[in-house]
Amino acid sequence: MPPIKKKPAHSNFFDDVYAVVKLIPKGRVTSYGAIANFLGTRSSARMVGWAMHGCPSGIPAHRVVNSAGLLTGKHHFKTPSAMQEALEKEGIAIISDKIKHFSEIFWDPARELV
DNA sequence: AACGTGACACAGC
DNA sequence: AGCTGTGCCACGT
Repeated sequence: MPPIKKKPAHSNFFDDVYAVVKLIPKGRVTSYGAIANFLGTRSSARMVGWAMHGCPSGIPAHRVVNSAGLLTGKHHFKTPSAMQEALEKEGIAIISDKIKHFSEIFWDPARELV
């Protein structure tokens, strides 16, 4: 059998993060804190960002921004502009790395995903 | 084994 | 109304 990469139990947290991010509807965005809150680790919003650090393919990490709607993680993409480009492609307006109408397109997993 | 770092968030000034 | 400081948890060196 193929070498299954063993993941420590606490890595389950990362997996949950990826699952939630994958569930983000197109044209919507969420914040690290919202995901952390949904997972019950509101205090560990940083961990969410760390989880995205190893974001596997298929994870729309560009839909995840900080609570201010700022594209803080754009520097971690292939190109600094990749994040903004992807968001604009989904119909999200961005000005100065900041999402416009953030509160309107904000997608809270704890509220809408139930 | 310990210290420093990091894609955040909130309270205080 | 914007900036600074602190808390938080996991990972790398």
